[in-house]
Amino acid sequence: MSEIHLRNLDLNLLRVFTALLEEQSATRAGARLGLTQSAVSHALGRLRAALGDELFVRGPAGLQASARALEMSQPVRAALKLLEEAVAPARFDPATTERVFNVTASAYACSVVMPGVVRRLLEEAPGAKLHLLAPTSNLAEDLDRGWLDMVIGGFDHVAGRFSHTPLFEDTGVWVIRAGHPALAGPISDEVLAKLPRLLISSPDAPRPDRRGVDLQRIANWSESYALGGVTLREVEGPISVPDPYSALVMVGETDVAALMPRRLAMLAEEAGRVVVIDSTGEAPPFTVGAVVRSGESGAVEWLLKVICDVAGAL
Amino acid sequence: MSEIHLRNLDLNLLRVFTALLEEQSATRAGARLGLTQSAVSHALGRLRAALGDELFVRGPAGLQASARALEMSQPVRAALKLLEEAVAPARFDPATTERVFNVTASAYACSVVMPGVVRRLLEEAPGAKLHLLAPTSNLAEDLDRGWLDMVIGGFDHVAGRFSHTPLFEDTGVWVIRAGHPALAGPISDEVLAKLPRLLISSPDAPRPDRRGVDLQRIANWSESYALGGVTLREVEGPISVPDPYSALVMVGETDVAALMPRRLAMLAEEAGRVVVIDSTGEAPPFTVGAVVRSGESGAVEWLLKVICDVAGAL
DNA sequence: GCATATCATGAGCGAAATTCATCTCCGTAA
DNA sequence: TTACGGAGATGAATTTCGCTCATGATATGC
Repeated sequence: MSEIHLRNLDLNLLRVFTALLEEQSATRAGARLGLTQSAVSHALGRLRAALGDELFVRGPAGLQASARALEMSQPVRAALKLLEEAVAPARFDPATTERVFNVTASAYACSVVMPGVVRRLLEEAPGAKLHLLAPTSNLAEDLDRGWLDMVIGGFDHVAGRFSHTPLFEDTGVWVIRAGHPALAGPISDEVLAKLPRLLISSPDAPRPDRRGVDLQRIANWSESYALGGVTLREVEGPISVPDPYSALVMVGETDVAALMPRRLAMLAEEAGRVVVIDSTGEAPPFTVGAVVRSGESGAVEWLLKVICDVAGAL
Repeated sequence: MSEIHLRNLDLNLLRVFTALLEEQSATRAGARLGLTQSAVSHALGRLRAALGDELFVRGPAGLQASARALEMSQPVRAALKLLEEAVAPARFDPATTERVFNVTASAYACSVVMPGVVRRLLEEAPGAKLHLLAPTSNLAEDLDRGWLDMVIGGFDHVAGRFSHTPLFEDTGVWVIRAGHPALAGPISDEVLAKLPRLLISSPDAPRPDRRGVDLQRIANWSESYALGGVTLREVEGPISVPDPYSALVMVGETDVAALMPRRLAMLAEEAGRVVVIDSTGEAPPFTVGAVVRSGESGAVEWLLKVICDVAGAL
């Protein structure tokens, strides 16, 4: 029976409830709310009927809260406070926010900029939460519906209702394992061209049929890279893996050469086991940017600024 | 202008708001809420007027949330969820609760039972908060109004609307500093009786004029202790301090002997610097108990059980 | 035991929310 | 381009719901 009442409960009654908790008097609670004592009493009556509890009983010191009422008081108070703040045009304050940020970033973008972002967040917004999510198949809708606050990556096309902020540029470089036989001599494009090659496939590459898409990730930027006069697109069946970590393991364990963004390669080189090769061939740069809803302000605007700062210092 | 609207805002509109966020359609939101499309539209209109924002704009995929609406969505959702849970007869679950417990305990009770309680709490109710508060002057009212959940201490009288649970018994013992000259020989009551004495005064001792009090702490239990045939009450001007820590410092630094509860003395002895003396004189025991509102169930009942467990193992 | 203060209750009224019907806007397809 | 269909906005009528006023009930204090 109580289950039914919950949905239909007049939430405004809870405001009367908190006033009664604090004033311990229908008369004073009414005065605070701009109502008469009678109105408060009726409201209390409705609340009693809805919850099946006396909630307040007359006592020497006024209306005494029942056990059930006290049980409710903490969460009800907290909830109403939340609502008041939510409805107010709330100036965003990083120091006190408990906002949850939902951001999609590829493993690449994640590795490169996020450590710095997390460091800033822990310092300036200790209460904030950052959920990093793997790219989904329809980022535009996820942004529209508020499930995502930001998408970081390389984009070919961004619809007008989103705003795109460039973060940094990068190019592709080749990586082979430390101790690779080819390292015995100088590495020319010709030598590289003879190695078995591996590339990291974009997650949504195999779907070129989406026309008029709102948010289009850069499709296989690596394909335009040339080696010995032949672009990768034209190479038959290169090995491909879906993410950089698989790629690094593969490169570390075998003699394949992998093409990957320079900054990612540098991180891997620092960790050992692989060597970055400064290709002499053409290396068209691509831009990594952040996409948010247009007109975003407050929390997301702040996060964007933080990410820009961090990316700018790369 | 918006300030005025906040107080008078119909909270039920926020329920429509969340339905719209999730359904992106006035028709579907209405169906979920048991309303017609028109009713939802009107409600949305009222909300728009109150908040001064479009909140939702018509788009290809239905009603798209505005930046402001998305900004509000997190806290509003969280608040409504809190309310639903608060109003439900919520079975208390230690593992998930975020309940704040407000407990008053003397430094003595605090030192003796609370370490064990905190250990249990961290393990079984990691989300709970425990606020330990120094005794106030009107514990009964604080309990009545829900500002306090429990009072731990020794009580002479407890009003019927509260329930008292005995936790453990204790007696007083004498404590002197390690290296005290009196330790050279055997310690008899006669030797003790000659030492300058210090006692810990109850915080509300000097107010015997409260008649018909609802919750009466044990007043100066130490006064009934006798040494060499003379009770402490009759001794002229013994040194007194308001709390056990001051007492221990005093005992450690000077040659005074202090009377304090045995368990407290044992803790101090373990920490060094002081020695407990097993008095041969009369040592009337007193009972430490926990007082809560009668009819308490759920969270407080659970906490009481935990404290009983811990006290039982002392 | 009476006086006072305060909450509960009932009837009537008024405002506000719902409904119904209609209009408007946008996207799609012919 | 036009016609159609779906979905939200709008307006007016109606009903519902909550407020006020007046009164009754109850406990407290002198």
